[in-house]
Amino acid sequence: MSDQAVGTVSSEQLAELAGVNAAKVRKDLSYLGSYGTRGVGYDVDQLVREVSRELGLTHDWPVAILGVGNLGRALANYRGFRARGFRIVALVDADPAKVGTRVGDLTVEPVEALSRLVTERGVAIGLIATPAAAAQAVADRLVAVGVRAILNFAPAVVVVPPEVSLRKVDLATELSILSFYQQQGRRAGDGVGV
Amino acid sequence: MSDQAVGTVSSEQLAELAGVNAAKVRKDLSYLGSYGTRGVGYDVDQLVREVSRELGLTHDWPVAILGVGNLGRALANYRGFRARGFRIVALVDADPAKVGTRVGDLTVEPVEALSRLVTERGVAIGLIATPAAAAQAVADRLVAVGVRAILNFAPAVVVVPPEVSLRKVDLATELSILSFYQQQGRRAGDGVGV
DNA sequence: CTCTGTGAAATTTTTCACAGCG
DNA sequence: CGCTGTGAAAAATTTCACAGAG
Repeated sequence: MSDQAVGTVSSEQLAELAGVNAAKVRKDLSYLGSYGTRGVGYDVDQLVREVSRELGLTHDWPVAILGVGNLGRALANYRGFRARGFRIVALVDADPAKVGTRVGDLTVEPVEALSRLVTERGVAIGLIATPAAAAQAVADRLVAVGVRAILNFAPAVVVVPPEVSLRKVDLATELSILSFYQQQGRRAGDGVGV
Repeated sequence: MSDQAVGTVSSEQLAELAGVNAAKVRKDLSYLGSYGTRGVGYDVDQLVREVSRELGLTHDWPVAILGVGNLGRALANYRGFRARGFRIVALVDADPAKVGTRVGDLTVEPVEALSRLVTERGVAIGLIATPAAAAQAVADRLVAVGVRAILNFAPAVVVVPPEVSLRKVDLATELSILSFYQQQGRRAGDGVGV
């Protein structure tokens, strides 16, 4: 909406886009403060600013990608990250044949370089895009060198100490949810919001 | 666990792996029926069977991938799908330069072929891996040719009729959640389950 | 008038706690 | 005994409904 120069938006409109109740939108947004105007709605640009502030998107987060297979490359080339302040600053792979190759304007580095890369480039988030078998070992290494936020794309359960944030994107699970609703004849709700 | 020949598992163990309360595991599993043995736990293989049945994973679901960029290729090569009964049966791209190229053992087809592919190959689920700008048009085409389950990876809001199941995987949102917890000094919970 | 912000009510989810089966 | 299955209680989330700001 901001790109399309929409000035204001109502909770009703946002609710429709998100597939939820308008009261929920208002209640949720009220936690940011009172940024709406009664009888008018919310100022789009202000809302983007306030939400960005709350989510910690006002500054850049350096990101490292572990595992430079198809998925790792897809993540490295994903344009959506940059737009939200996530900057890919390092690519790491265990395969010596991949080390030294270039993806975009980054060179693939060996696993041994991880500690140095994290320090030098201030890596705050690690994306695990390795095969399942390697995921836990890679997570352990990330934790060991001080990375405290991990997004795991590998289809494996990974355990980390309580002070580390860990999320998992499981592509097969997403499809399973769809198949569940297909079979039920019901309709799957929204996935991960916008 | 099944691969590792674990015979039975308790709700307590499952709860720890999933990061939830044991009572929740038991209550959730109870919706499948009474498959646990008191004093012992759940039979791993039986549990896998019952959950698969409930989720509709006992038969194959033919899947089409729309958009054969890095992400599309990563999805096409993703091994986790096959293991859960999702078979990639068609690759479609709007770029004439990509049409005719091969990815794995599939040939990239033009968008015009979609209707025929869906019919001939029984496509039940469509994965949108196009740029954001193309996502809605591709979704419209999928709906028009009768696909009733869509997983959208493009960073765009897509609207479909109520009878169609739509889920969205938003990679930047996942990172945003991590950054939120980083900033809060709190810890992000689990993401999409195992 | 319109649309927000929010107490209060309704609903859903989660946890407790324990009877009872193997 | 140990662990499931499940009513009942507690907690969290969602919705209603409306006062009141612009």
